[in-house]
Amino acid sequence: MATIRDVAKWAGVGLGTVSRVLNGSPHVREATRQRVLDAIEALNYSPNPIARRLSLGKTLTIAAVVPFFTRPSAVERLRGIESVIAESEYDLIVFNIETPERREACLRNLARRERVDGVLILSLPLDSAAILRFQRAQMPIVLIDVNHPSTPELSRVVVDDVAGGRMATQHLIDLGHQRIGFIGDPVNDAFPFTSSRDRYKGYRQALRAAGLKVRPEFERHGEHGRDTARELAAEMFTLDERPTAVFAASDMQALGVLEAAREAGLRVPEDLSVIGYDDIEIAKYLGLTTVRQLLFESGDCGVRLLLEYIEDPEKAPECHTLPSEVVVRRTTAPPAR
Amino acid sequence: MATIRDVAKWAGVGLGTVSRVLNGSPHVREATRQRVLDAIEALNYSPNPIARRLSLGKTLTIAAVVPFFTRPSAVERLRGIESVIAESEYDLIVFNIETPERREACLRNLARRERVDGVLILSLPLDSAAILRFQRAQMPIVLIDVNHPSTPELSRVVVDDVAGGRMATQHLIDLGHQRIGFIGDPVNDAFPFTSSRDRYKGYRQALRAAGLKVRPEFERHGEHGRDTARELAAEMFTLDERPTAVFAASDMQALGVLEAAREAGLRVPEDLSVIGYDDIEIAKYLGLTTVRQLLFESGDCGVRLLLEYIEDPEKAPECHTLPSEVVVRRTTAPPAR
DNA sequence: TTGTAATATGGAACCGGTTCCATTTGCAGA
DNA sequence: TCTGCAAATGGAACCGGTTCCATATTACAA
Repeated sequence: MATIRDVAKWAGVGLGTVSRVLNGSPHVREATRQRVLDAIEALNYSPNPIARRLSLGKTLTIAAVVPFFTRPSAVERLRGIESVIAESEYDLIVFNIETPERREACLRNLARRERVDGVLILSLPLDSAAILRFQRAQMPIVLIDVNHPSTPELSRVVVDDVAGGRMATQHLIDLGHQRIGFIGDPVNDAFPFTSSRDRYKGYRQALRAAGLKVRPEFERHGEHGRDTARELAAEMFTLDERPTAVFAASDMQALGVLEAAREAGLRVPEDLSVIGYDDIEIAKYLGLTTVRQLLFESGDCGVRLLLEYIEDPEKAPECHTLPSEVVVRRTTAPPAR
Repeated sequence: MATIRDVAKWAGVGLGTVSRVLNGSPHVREATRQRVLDAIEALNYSPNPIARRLSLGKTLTIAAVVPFFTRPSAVERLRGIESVIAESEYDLIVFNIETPERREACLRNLARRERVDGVLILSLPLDSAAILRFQRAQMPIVLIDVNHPSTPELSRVVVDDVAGGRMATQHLIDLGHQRIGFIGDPVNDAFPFTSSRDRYKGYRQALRAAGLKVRPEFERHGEHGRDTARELAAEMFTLDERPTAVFAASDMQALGVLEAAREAGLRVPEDLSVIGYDDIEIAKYLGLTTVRQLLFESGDCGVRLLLEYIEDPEKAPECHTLPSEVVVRRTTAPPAR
């Protein structure tokens, strides 16, 4: 393989000049540049990226740490990441986390500047020890889909669940529904997950904005899961004036609502509209109307943020909130007259 | 960051000795080794992999070229690959190919020893120019799921899609079906994937072997995907004499067929049997009868082969053929009388 | 005690880039 | 033609490892 010295010799110039040509420095005479380009062409030269990295003191590599990367949502985020990386001079290496041991090993390894230039963490809450390690190593890091409160001044890309809840509810309102139920997780839970709570917040905002009454009997909260949701929905359907539409805080809960509807003899969407949240794979298959996050964009945005960070380590942390979108399928329709 | 010279100085030894300790050379006295290990510990030293690579003249990096890596089958293969790579000293970089331009760019780039030590090609037929380029660069390469005839003496891991297609069809024949439809990818596509074509070949072989008529109106080809498959199946169901069973060339397409069946009011498996191919995760959940390939194992096997190859470039090419199996679930049954 | 072979050790040279400083070249103006 | 400054250029030093050769040390036999 030809080296930069071979090119310099062939072109009859110094190796500094070849480097300048390669890196587009303006301080090269046009005639010289041409001679060097000819040499590169003639020798089929291409610079050795490893040598370049050593010399630059950068790895030109970014790591993505992903738990269970076969999950469709993770894959789609990775696709967004890859699409940006492909256009850049960086390489992407992906770490699939399926055990706590591997998570620890990865987080420990990656907090070293000599390994990678930056780290993307997907859907994986970090403990403070891990965060500290990254900070001490001055390792640029961006969290994607990590909404945990214990991740303060770190750059991250998250979804706005309040807005998503608003949109879901608004979709039902737009269809003409006036009696809209909500089924979600307990309001005060031991776990600091915020998604159901925020979606509920959005639900109430949308109702109020539309001038609709907020009816406590249309709101049920219970342990996350299909069965609980089914029971809660079944109760709601026994009301004298039952809701004509239900917003479930997750697709799994929406499945429970669908089950309850079937058991109550309610046709969907004719007698009852149902909208879920997450767009899990089976939702597509079942035709469940739901709220989808911008998965591809979350990867895209996260990695751009990381690259800016690497470029300028002084850059202040940013928190980007991505919008969600309603995916209309076959479980929502205007209410029967 | 500490370097090997810092460690040498701290331990009061030469840098050669530190290197020997790091690489487990036996020619180091135990007392010296301990001193070096103490220094490494004290300085929190870890060797710079970039410098190591430059010095070794190896990139310690493997590329995987994957068209449409969001497909569940591709992801599962990648998982197999990643699981082996994680245990090795190699890094994996993944190239997602969604356009012919990118395919060309990747194949051109990766045929350079200074970029990577080896290349895995997944489900992507190579033209002879690309093959020649890899061979001239002496780049170790292993093909996974590439059954194209134009890939002669290259190492590869394949499935016998013809046999798989035969097995799937035979399963339907064994159940007593006589009118068996097929839905698969376009016969001539920009990407000359062979899997759908070979499965189709197996389908016809099984029909003929059973003495059943091959009916062109029972065969539909269209762009890979659930929606297209749904449309193709819907068309097929309008035939005066519709098939009682359908073999879809992939599970995603089988999902489309199931959807079409539901829309057409056909019960599965009473009115229509459906068999897919791939055994993606959701297939199990939905009870879809399908043909399972050893996807994870194909990645695992392919990357091991590649690593052996890198170890010993003289190694003769090998072709591993992985078995497939029909997984009978709830979407196939004998035809109604 | 000494000689010698085996083993342990130090460090220069190297991998192939980038960077920066010293030197050369080019060109305008006197 | 000469001067002086800016632009162009050459190449040593460096990045942080590995390797290998020359030298130092050790261990054992005579």
